[in-house]
Amino acid sequence: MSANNTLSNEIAAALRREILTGHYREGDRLASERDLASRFGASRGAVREALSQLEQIGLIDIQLGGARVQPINQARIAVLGPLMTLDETPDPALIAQFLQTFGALAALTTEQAVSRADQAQMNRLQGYVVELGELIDDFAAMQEKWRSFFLFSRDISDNLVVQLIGNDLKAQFVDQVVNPGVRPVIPKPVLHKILASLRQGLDQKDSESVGATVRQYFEELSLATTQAIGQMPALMRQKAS
Amino acid sequence: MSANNTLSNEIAAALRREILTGHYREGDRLASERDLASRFGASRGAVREALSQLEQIGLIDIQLGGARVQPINQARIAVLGPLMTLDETPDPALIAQFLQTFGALAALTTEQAVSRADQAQMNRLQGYVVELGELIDDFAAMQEKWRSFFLFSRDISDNLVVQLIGNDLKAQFVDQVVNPGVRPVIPKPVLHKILASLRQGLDQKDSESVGATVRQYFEELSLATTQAIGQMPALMRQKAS
DNA sequence: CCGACCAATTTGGTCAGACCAAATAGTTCG
DNA sequence: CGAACTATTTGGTCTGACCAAATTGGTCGG
Repeated sequence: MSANNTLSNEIAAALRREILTGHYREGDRLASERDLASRFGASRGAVREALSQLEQIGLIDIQLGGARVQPINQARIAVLGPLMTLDETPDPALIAQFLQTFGALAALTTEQAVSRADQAQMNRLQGYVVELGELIDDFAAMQEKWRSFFLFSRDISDNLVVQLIGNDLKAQFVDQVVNPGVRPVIPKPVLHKILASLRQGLDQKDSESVGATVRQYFEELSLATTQAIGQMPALMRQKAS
Repeated sequence: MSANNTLSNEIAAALRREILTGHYREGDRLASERDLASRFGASRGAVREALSQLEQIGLIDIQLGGARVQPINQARIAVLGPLMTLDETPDPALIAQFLQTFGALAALTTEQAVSRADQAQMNRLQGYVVELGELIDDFAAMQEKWRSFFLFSRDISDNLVVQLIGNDLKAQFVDQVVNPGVRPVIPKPVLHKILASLRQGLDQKDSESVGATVRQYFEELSLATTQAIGQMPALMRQKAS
């Protein structure tokens, strides 16, 4: 699961899991640092570093007198990864929300990219879309091409805020739930339509249209992924790192 | 600035500032924990906790042999707050990006809310918009009403991912850059148009239209805020907490 | 039985000094 | 000049201690 195998990270992971699986209720006090230390057979320092991590992601609130558990919906993005890896199968609803959110940000990015792009950049964006059309039968290659498309858009749009959020989401989603077993299938007619719309939007340098199309793509991707997860036997994921 | 006045937090803030203001270059090694400890007149434990914070927000990468500074665009959202409070006046471009991003997420939220809302919830959403129309002369009251509108949308949409990102953004933006001196002014005709569009979208339960309108609102807000900051004398912000 | 007041205990924040394994830097040797 | 080997540095952890603030427990007066 988590790569880094320091003791404090393991303690953090253990406590995080306990909190996320509902072993505590909102406002409950965690055991004191000294108690946790003896429980985990660790020093107080290690426990402190673990608790500090949990506080940073908004799961607990450390104060003099004790650390209190915070409601999950008040936490930070960083809980999403652990939250999704709690069960063997990721929660389809959560994945859908994830993709929709990612889509909204990707749409913003491409929209701004189209607005700001010069001719050369526009040509390259259009080139990606053409290539996407040629790869429509190769899932993996298409994923990679989409990725390039969005990365290039990100570079053009030069929106640090979105980029940072993207980093966070990537750390939570891509790096955690990478699931080689899931193959979302978007119906080809839909895909063709999306690509056509994208092409047209780019031709006219219509940023709003491009943004809307990207949103639509992620909406379809979200649907397809949810389906793919639903139809998937529960044998998947497992990664030695 | 930062509220919490523990030593380790102060050390973290100091180092964070140094990194964000470019005292180091990407890949540079930070001083060792022991050196930092003596430099800050603190114990290694305190320094470790500070470094742990910086690592969590992706500013540094701690490894055996030393902590290396990461490129800012690979960091996490949590650097935005510190990044924006570096100078006396927040960077208008960054604020604009922030509002646009926030808008994209708010639009997604309202879009999903309208899709999922039952009749009673739709009525309440419409009620908010009506009230907004009546408050069009009162900036503060309108802000508060918008806020209620989006919070309610968030509750309806029940999208945890967006909520968590919102928490992060709020922690970075609202809580850090709250700037009572900035009064973005959106031209009233534009506001009326937006509200009318919103009203119509809600009447027809047209989620896409509502989303587009919300995006437009934040686009205007972004513009207005950038202008407001530009025309503002550099005497502002300062909060005792 | 209740509420206000006070002492004992607990708790987080910090410090100092120590040990280990792994990584780095220095040195020597072919 | 490059490879192999030591010496040093570095992060991770532990133990045990101190402090100020918060919590707890008990006491006492009403």
